[in-house]
Amino acid sequence: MSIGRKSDNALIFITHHSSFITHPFQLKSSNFELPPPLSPKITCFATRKTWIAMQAEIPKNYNPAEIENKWYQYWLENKYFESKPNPDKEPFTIVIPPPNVTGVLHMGHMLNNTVQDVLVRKARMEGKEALWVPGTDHASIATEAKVVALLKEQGINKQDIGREKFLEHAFEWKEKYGGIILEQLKKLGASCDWSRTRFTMEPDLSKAVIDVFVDLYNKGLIYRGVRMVNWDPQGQTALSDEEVIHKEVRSKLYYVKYELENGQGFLTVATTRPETIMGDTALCVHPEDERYKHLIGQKAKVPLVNRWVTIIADDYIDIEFGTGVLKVTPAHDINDYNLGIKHKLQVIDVLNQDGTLSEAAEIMVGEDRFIARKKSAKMLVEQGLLENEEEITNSVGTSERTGAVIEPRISMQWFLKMEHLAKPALEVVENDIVKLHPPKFKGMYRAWMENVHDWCISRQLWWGQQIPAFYLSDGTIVVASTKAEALAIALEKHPDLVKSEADLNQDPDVLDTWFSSWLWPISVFDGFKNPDNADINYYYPTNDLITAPEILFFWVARMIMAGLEYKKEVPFTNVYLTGIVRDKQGRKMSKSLGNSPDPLDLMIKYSADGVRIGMLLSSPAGNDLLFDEKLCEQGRNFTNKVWNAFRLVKGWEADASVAKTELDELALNWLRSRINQALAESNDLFTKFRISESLHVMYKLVWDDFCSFFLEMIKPVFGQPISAQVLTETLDLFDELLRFTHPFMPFISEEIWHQLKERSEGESICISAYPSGKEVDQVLLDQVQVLVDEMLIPIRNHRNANQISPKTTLEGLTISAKYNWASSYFPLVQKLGNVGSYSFAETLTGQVFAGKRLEWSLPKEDKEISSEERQKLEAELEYVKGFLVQVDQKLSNERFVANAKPEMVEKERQKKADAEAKIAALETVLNG
RNA sequence: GGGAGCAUAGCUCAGCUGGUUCAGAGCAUCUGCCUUACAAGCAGAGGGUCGGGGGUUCGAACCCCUCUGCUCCCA
Repeated sequence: MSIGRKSDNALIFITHHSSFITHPFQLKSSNFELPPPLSPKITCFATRKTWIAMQAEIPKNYNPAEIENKWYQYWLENKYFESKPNPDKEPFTIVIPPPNVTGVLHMGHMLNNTVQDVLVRKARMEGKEALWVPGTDHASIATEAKVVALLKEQGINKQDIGREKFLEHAFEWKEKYGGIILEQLKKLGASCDWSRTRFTMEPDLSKAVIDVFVDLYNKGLIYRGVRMVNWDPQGQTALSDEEVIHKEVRSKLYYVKYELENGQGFLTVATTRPETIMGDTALCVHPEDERYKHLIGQKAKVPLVNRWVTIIADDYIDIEFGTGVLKVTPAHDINDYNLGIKHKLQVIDVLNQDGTLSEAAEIMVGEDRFIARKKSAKMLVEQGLLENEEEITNSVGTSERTGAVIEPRISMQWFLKMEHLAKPALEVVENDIVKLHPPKFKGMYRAWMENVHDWCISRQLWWGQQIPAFYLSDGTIVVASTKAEALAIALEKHPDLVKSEADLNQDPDVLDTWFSSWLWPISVFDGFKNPDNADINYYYPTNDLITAPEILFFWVARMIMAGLEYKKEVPFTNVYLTGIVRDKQGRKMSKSLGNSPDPLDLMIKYSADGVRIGMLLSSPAGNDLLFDEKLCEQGRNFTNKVWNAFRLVKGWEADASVAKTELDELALNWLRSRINQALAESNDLFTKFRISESLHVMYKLVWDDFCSFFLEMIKPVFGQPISAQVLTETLDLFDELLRFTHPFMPFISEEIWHQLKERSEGESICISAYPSGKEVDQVLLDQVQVLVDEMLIPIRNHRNANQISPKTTLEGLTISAKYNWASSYFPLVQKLGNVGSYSFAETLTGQVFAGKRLEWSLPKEDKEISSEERQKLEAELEYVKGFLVQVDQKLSNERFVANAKPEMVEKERQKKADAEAKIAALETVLNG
């Protein structure tokens, strides 16, 4: 533009060549680094940029690392996140879904905790007494595995040191390494009240678990029963389903002959596990299987042990598999076990804990199960009972840790009856007392709650709350919170069996970790120990729970049960279910696949704000998020955009003598209305937990409306000052925008908020008021939109199509006189479209631009309309003509006119008029 | 085997009570731009028979039936 500027550039360029190091600009700049001079062109470029940056004294690119640490410290020091019951304020409470104490931050946590932080920060700014309670759960299985592995490295065996010593090690481990994840959450900006951090194994919470067990036992809801578990014979422990890896292996299918009674011959059974034959207690066929129908109810002889068993019928049997006859071994197969219950079969457990054959097997006692398999096959051959052997591939479960083949094993476990607890927990969801977001999960919840199984609450581990059940010498069970209490009860009820605590044997098992977590919303407020304390009375029930749909049953449903049972009140009113974070190919992120990025690296690369926005941008409620690092990049770019808007505004020199223009006034009024409109939309979306969409509203408001449109409207000509009044009003609106963005991007909003205006000590955006939407001038918004759509964009297109530089001012624009309302908005077109003079006229000449709501023209160029442009216009004409035909058809359809709502018919008439006008206008343009 | 969902632009998804704010957003792509806040940017553009078929209706992405293909939960 100005010659002076160009010569500045040239000067720098030359200076660079001669003496880069001593360049005066570089000396002045202490914190801005110049890139090395790679080539004259790059050097020149970088230097010019540098010069601009220095002018503003704010770095061109937002530099988050230092800023984020600084503000997090500031927030902690000022205790903004700490909460106390305050009767003057409405409470807003979230309890964190306690992450596994051994865990490190993964993408799922990032999403989940970002959502929680957005909600809690917004509530805090809205003047509520906001509390987000953090903590971890003790994760029995995962933690015990870690500690066992660590001890093993030191040559220590868990069994050798005993329970007490082991727990000492475990607690030591937890103190040292546990809860890293909570530190990581701070990087994300999580506004938890850290002074309230809880842990499910701490004494108070453990006591709650034990007391609840005793209480439920006394209510008759807890019982002992058998259950099939995944047994690792090498590790000698039960494993959860998650710890079993299924592998395809080649094995043999043995066809074994069972002799029928009364000399009717043999019944052949196909099995992969002949070593369990000794545990057979029935044979089973399909009731509709013509081959065997006549044998149902008869007896067959189990080979090797020569025991007679009954042939039963069940439609569970797959007629196609093997021979269609199943040997039923209830002790060693989960399906057989269920059959056994259904048909009341005997259970013969032929295996020991270490995988060798037990006394019950009668033969090969003490042999390993795999050797026994070969031996039994051999014995069957010898006795002429092996008809055939076949190679097959089948799926075998193996231990994640030892690699040993898992043995399904029945064992004694503790169960909690669900029926009584599940019924009210279903009702509150059905009646929307607890609302699930999105509501599609209601169906899933119902299905589960109506078919709920009793909850197996015992685990064969040491790390956890040991089950408070004490066995007397004759097997009698006494359940009490402590050994002393148990002794007292035992002395009273069974004085013959008990003298001292030494006569009480506590059950070695611990309780399932969920049995701690289901009490979480109550126990974090000491609601069991001290049921009427100020915290629980104030904060319970909590407001929102944010978690993953995969634990809707494991955790959410059970918390509702516990809440209703122990507080007679639901634990929360809203449950927001986030999606599962997957990789681009839709695979679940997992350690073994190595497809998960490290969230901390991401935050270093894109800033915490950037990652937060990235996570939320594409995570509609309940839909899985196919994570792509590009999302974080987009988030970072957004923060950078805001940063640069700030740089621009900050760089303006205010002058009180400069008057506010008509355009300034228009721009300010327009932006106010837009902000209020966006706030209303956003708030509405928040109530529906459409957080991602709410972010989109904010994103577009800031980027498109504030940066691309508003700032361009009020931007002073380079080098000239801005009206002081306009700047003040702009800063106020910027402030409001920052408060709007704060829940989504807490760090950068805080930083800019402080730089925007003088703030006093102890002030923070995170406790400032959330903007409250005021009235919206809809007419203003609509009319500006018309000008943009039908004038500004066509002007820019016209420039593109005709290679007219944005710097060339367009003159002689004429607007159809019937649209004279447009004059009050015209200054914005003049500025953003670089248009000079304009006038109104009854008839338009020259190049006519006909929109639906506006018609105007430019003086006709000498040249003809380009063929490309003509083609476009012709296509448009065709389209509108086709459209008109459709509208006409509709209007000539008597049934439409008769049945449709009158306003619908009126709309169609309007469409017809619009289309006709547009056709006329287009024809004018095309024909001359 | 039983249940719960999903299918809309190349990708990820909106689309609420059936009707021009109904075919939309972001990303990606293409075109033109180093324009004195931002190339992490600016100004534009193209792109979809709403999974297939049938029905209800004056009118269907939307309601009903059916088929196909995916996902999850329980077994």
